Amino acid sequence: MKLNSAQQQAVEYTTGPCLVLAGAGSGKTRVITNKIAYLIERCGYQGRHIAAVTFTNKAAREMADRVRQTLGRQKSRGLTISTFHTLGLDIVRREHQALSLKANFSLFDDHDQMALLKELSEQELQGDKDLLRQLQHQISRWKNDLCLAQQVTSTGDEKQQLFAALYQRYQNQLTAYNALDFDDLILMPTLLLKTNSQVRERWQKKIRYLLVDEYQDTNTSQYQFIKLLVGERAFFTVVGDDDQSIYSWRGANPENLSLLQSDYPQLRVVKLEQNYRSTQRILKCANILIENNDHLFDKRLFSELSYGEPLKVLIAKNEEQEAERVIAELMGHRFINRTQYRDYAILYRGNHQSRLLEKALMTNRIPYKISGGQSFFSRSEIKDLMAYLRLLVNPDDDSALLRIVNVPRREIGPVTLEKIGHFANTHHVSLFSAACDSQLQGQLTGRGAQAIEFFFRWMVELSDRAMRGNTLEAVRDLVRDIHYEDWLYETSPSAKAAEMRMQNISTLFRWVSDMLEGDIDNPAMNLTEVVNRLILRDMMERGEDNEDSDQVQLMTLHASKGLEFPYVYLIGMEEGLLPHQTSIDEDSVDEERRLAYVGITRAQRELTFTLTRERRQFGELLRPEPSRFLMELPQDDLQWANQRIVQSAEQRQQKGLAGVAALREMLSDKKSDR
DNA sequence: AGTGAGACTCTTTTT
DNA sequence: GAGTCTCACT
Repeated sequence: MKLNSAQQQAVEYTTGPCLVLAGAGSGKTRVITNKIAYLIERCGYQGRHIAAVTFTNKAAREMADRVRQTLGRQKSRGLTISTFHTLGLDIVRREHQALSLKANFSLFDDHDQMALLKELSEQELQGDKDLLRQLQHQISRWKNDLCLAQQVTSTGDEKQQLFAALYQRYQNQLTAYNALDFDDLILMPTLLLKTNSQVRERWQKKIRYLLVDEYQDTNTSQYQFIKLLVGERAFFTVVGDDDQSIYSWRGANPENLSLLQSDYPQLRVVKLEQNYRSTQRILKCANILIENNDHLFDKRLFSELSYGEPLKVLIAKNEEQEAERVIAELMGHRFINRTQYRDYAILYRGNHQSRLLEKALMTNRIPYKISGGQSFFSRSEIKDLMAYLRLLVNPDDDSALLRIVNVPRREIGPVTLEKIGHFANTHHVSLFSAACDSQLQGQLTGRGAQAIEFFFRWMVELSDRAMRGNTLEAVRDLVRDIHYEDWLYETSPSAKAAEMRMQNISTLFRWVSDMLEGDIDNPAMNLTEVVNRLILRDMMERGEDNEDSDQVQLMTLHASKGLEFPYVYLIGMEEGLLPHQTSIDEDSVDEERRLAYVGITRAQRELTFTLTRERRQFGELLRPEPSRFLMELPQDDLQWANQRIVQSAEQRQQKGLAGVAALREMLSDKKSDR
């Protein structure tokens, strides 16, 4: 496969800033991959001087794989291919002294962040959920705009001032815990690069060519981050598409595309308009849909592939049947077309929609993989073990301590914790150091005292071993010492469930052990690094299961960006769900339309939409309207399938005919359709 | 003091 | 349907 002339241009211009406007499926990953190869093979760059940055772990992994395919392992060694946040983490880790952080700093995920904010604002906000969320959002916005707490205190109305004060309090507390939140991973390195010329030179010397994927998703701090990394020399390539901007709620600023032109007058702009992914029909539908939006740049996407099958629309009675119907269709389609499971993707708006699909897939014994979401890391056993690991690494991590101090039960209840907390507050130390303070131990009474002493002694000893001795062994002992397996059997509804959960613990344990040891592509890490990477959900399931695994792909529309699949099911095409209700209320349907556009343009060959007549949303039964986006599509290219009576999964399972019944149903459907 | 059972509330999207 | 909260029981 040869590059077309636009792609060629984008690859070969290497001596200045380059903006590639890449429509969906126009081969932008190929451009990036080839450009990396070109830089190494033709321009004499070494791998370690090139960095390519994306937004999601999935995209980063995908890109790394492709580069390895093109260049081979040898030449691709040393390349930095990661997410913004992982790159930020690397910089923070290397430069932690300059930021006056200890090397064992913790990362707070948004859950920890929320818990901390709630605690700090108890007086003022009294746990008001809505205000708390606003506060969290506001702090994130400030950080994304590179505003420090000291700088925002004097402005705005009463609420703003309160938020600013809480921001300050929050930041102080984070510092006390030796912790960073996600936004800090961009903010800290950016400010450091800005103010510290030594550090700046070091990194500009290391990263001599920068490539940025999904550039339309950058926010203000990420834009500054890029600018500072590339410096005066400005040897970089950014690739983006304003029609695929779906992260404005996170501060993404698609105007950064235009901003680039004014900041770098010498900017070379290349448009990629030929789509190599989808049939003409799919592309036509996508184009017509997105025409309803405004654009920063004009582009005309075209395809030279065949016209292709009509897009199907399935209507189900309710969400259970929607899931069953999709799975039935998929099984039938796979049987008739002799395709593989991995050729199919099921996309949805919200993570919760995956649950019913998972159930249907399981009853039909179809292998599947859910990416993104947090299903693994949101399991309580994983959160528990992660909290223990975080505590091993950084005892001052109060959030982690609070989670597991009494899990499994060890008779350290709210009253005892209250005492420790009070002591910690007045002395401005973490809970851990408070509990270890002999002054406090004198004040403790009752059962708590002994339990506390035992627990913290044990923790200190274990942490010590983990940090200097045999880390893996310490972690293994941890799980054993707390009798976590017994605890799981006690608290799980069934032995089967407990086994499953223990299995998850083993999985996490295996990841930790793999990462501690490292392999050909990845250096060995210490426990601090491992824990932080895990919190960033970086390197989940790396390598291994890619080539030989044949699994249906399930993910949110957001997670699907940058990927492609032969056959795509886009479920829940309803008002209130695909244009999500909040975005209808806030009058920001444009972004939802882009989201639908992203979903549609994932499909290479066939695309099926589904919607339901009834949807249960917290007790109440809704009767949603079909999504306006379906109405905006050219109706001649849609094929609305009739609703039919579908046996419930339970009935089919009773008869032991799960697969067969669904297949028969599918075949009769085919006949009646023609 | 701590535990466990039941009631109650929200669910967009990601690092 | 999971996380948080309340209240009665040990």
